Amino acid sequence: MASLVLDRSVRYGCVSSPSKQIMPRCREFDIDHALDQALNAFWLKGYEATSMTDLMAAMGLSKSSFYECFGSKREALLAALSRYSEREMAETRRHFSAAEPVAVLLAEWVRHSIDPAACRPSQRCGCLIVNIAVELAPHDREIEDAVRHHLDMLAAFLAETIQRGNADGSIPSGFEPAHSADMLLNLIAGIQVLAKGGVETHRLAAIIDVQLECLLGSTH
Amino acid sequence: MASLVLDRSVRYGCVSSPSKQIMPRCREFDIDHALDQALNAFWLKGYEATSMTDLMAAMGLSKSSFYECFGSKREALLAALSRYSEREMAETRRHFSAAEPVAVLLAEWVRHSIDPAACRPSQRCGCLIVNIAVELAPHDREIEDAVRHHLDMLAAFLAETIQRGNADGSIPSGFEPAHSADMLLNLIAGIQVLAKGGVETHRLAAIIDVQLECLLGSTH
DNA sequence: ACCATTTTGGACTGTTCAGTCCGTAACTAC
DNA sequence: GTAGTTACGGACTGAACAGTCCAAAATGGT
Repeated sequence: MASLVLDRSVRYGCVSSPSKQIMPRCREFDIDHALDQALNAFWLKGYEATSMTDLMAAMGLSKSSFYECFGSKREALLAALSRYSEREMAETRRHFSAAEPVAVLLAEWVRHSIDPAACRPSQRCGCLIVNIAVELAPHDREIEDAVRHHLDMLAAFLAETIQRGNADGSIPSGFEPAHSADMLLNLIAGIQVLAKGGVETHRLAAIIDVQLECLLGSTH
Repeated sequence: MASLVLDRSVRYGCVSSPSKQIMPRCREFDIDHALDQALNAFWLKGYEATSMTDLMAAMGLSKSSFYECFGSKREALLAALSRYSEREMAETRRHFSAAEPVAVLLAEWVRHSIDPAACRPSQRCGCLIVNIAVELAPHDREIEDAVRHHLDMLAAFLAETIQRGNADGSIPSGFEPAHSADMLLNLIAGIQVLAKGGVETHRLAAIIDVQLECLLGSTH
């Protein structure tokens, strides 16, 4: 009975095998789904505070499956960071592909970061990249690289987006797009910290409003 | 010989005793100094990653002395946060008591946060309050309260300071002082995160320049 | 059916964790 | 000196930690 249930989630089969390799027994879990659960666990409690027990429970794996598939707690975090970054970038690109003025999309995007309804996996957990950057980036080179890679991708995309906004006339071209992009990055990062520190949402909203007014001109 | 050395640092004596209480054997360490060392340890590595072994080594105390004096690791952190907050507020008040235009002092104060020479206890460790806010505030009410208390004190002082700047003519009064104060808080918090994430100093400096231009008018 | 191979559950490892406890040292009052 | 009290060093605790290992189960190829 248990095997019937588990069999439904079999995936990946021989995907990562070197050509002719077969897969005598199929993996009983979905790697991406397990990684999402690991990601949520790290997101909720941070790296150090998430024990292997927490992680295995969240992912629904036994120790042997976890170590076979992910190698170590730290490597699982690196994989989770990578997946998070891809998810966030895809979602961001999707958002900005709508056919509205870029300034409007930008304001929506920034305000989304303090929308309590949009908080996943739970309230008050902020942004995984920010959390991990603060906890681990100064002490682990590979993690710092992962964080910086995400920040660079996001900054580059935002700069590009702001240029589009300059072109469509919705964003005044008073600042270098790269500077404005960094400002937005900084705005979001700061907001995550202040939110964790218990600063009230209306104050965070006011910070966003003033900042957007500085960067985009009139109110949006 | 050992006692001679230790005796030099004897302090606090009967300070916290209830009136007629005597202190048969004096404490051999300075509580404030020990707390500063604990503060540095938490600042460098975060809460979870700092073991009692690290803490005792940093503070130069044995286990019994530590627990007798501070109660627990968590209480030591709360005491360290309180001390950090007092130190920072005192230093900030001192800085802004100089007889220069407030806008100039403000620009200096903000830029100080990315001055590598001013990094204590070490490079890349940012701000203790920010670090702890991200790591623990969402999971510990008392720590959240300590973080919020510091942020509120700082925001109130900055708002007051900006009003002084409006009065002395160095800061245009385009924004609510409270809003500008929150913007500055957010600026500093964001910078700490981006710095941890490996964003280059010249980009952080540019973020600060643009933000100050928005809030203070011309370049400072 | 049987073999070769992979995944799985969970027992097991040695280490490190925060925190307790107690015998001894240090000190004041008398 | 002696009594009474506090501080200290370090041995000790039980729990939790990340990670290893292996027998049993599952599967495809033959």
